Amino acid sequence: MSNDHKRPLTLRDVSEASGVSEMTVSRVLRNRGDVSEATREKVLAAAKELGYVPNKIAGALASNRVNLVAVIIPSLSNMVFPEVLTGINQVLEDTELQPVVGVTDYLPEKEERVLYEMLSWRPSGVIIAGLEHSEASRAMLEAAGIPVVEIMDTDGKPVDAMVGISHRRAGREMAAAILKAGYRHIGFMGTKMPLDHRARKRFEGFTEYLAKNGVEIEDREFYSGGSALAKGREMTQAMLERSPELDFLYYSNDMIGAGGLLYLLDKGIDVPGQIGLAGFNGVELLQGLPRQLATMDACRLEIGRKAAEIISARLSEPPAETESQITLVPKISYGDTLKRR
Amino acid sequence: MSNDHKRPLTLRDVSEASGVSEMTVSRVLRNRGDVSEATREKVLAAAKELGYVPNKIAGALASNRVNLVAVIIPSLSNMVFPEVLTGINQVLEDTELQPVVGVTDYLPEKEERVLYEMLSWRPSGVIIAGLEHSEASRAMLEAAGIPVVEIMDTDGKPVDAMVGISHRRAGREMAAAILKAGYRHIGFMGTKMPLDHRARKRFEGFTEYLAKNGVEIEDREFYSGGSALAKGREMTQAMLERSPELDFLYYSNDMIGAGGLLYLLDKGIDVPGQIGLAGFNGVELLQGLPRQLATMDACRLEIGRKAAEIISARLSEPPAETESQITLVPKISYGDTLKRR
DNA sequence: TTGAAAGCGCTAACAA
DNA sequence: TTGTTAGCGCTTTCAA
Repeated sequence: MSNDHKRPLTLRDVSEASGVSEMTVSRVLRNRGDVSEATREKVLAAAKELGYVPNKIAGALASNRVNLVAVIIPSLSNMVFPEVLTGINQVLEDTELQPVVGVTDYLPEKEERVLYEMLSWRPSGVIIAGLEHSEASRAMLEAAGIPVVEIMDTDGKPVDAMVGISHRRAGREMAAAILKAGYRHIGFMGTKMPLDHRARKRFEGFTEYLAKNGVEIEDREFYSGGSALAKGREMTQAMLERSPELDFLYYSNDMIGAGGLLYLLDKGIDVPGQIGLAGFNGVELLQGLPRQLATMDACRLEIGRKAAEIISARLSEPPAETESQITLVPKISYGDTLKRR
Repeated sequence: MSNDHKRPLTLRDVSEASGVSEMTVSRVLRNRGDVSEATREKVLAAAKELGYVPNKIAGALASNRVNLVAVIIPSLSNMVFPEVLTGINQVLEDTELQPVVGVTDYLPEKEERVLYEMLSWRPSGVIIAGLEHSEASRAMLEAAGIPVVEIMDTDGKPVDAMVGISHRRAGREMAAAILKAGYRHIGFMGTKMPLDHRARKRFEGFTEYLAKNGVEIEDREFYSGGSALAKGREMTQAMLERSPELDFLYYSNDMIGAGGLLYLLDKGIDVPGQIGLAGFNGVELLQGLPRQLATMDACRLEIGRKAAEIISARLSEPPAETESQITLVPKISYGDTLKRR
């Protein structure tokens, strides 16, 4: 631990301190090739003594191997993506691979920049949220020559592999459950995010199914910014004042749904008798509310895990066989806010 | 976009395609040095046409410059750290610097591994949560020869710079407010995390202040895992059944506090008359509850921003002057669950 | 304004 | 089991 000089230590320093060639030092530090126990110990002692930290930049350049997996997601403030990351981490932890996260804020141009930036580090694989990308982004992904897994959504054609759920189907199934339960006057609340394609697809699936059954959404409202719980409360109040005939409220995420639920309970409204509610995501965080919101699990952890497994399998030597188009099927959880029929 | 060969493109390819030397191509792509408009355009056209993405690994090795800032935090599933990241991002977005995140799960050994891993990419700076690190980690930070900002906590001695709040003081101040409001029978609930030093310090500050005023915590309970909201509810119920004399509940975070609050409201208990409540963090997410929980803002966004500013200032050419020990002072927000006196 | 040569710190491939 | 040589793709430095 006696690095007084400001210059970072190199293999050469360890080599000189231990009297072993740079090459052998390198072998010891990477556990590669046969090295006698004696030299091995000499080297490790010297490296530790000096406080040597290998330079991966040089290593990567020389070996043409970079054990990084680029993970590109729209947001961190959402609770859904951190959970996907957790799944990815769980799997990659048992491998040499390291995730590196980039955030796009749902902006295609930013996605493009982030992707470019990450690819310039020559990662071994890419996990990226969504199937919708700018043309330039798709081109980069195709040209990168590395495994690419598009996650969260399966309504579309992937560049390479994909793991997710069908949000269209999720919307349809919730619509089916709602109609089956006998509700007919439906309001919708969601985020004002034209670029959240998954929310859009859920909405489309939802309305299409209703339309096929002669039902139309009677009121809708979109929000942006602020505390989702508070927004759910406010929007619900506003909507019910405006459209008192509604008997069901479908929320595009659980947080605003929870806000709505708390509002209705406050008001002493009978849920799900007078008004039914459903959200989307299956946010574990909400257990602990006075009533459980009906929702649909987005399979976040599992998506992360499967995506990482695909990357890891493709990168193993020799490449392992894997399915490369995985559609998970979320189940409705009725909770206490959607009648069961 | 016609990279049919699997070999990634190099500067040389762009050089050949444009008839300009590699060196000049490099200059164009980095906007460095004087290049005639004519060649400049030739180069950019060729690069775009080929779909060239520069290799930062080689660039970093040659220039000995890596525009990465290692950000090391204990967890992502917490809502507090994503917000710190947002602050960091906001500031770094206007610079050349890029954050790279590593997660330690509150484990010192994992912190050590993650730190080692990140330092081996020779980042330009480090932002790391907490002041408590293993000896090896401290040694690495000291030896790295780059700006290091320790964040969140200021109760201790930093390796280099620090930005945060005093959690001891936060605990003391909450204790003071509680006593001042007249509560005397206090219960505490928190996470079972011996390695969460900030929660520990808050707890210590809290109990010390109480002790000085002749008050002692009368019941306590710790949880781990599961939905915080649900845990808060369960623990609150259990504690009040066990210790019905309690008139105040102090929660180590807002989520369990919210669970407790919902439970008490369910039960029709008078808050804050019969029982007062307080949490910690200032989670915006909770606005929208029927009552606002008393809490204390942890200044997460500001901490992230200030930390990034310090790194950025230190790295500018010439290095800008900055304060390097910043203690933010959180304010109590009384909400509707703590009497004001 | 442009180009040529050297070398960043490491590892692959080969030799001893 | 260990060492030597060459070179990864870029940028620095210096020369033209």
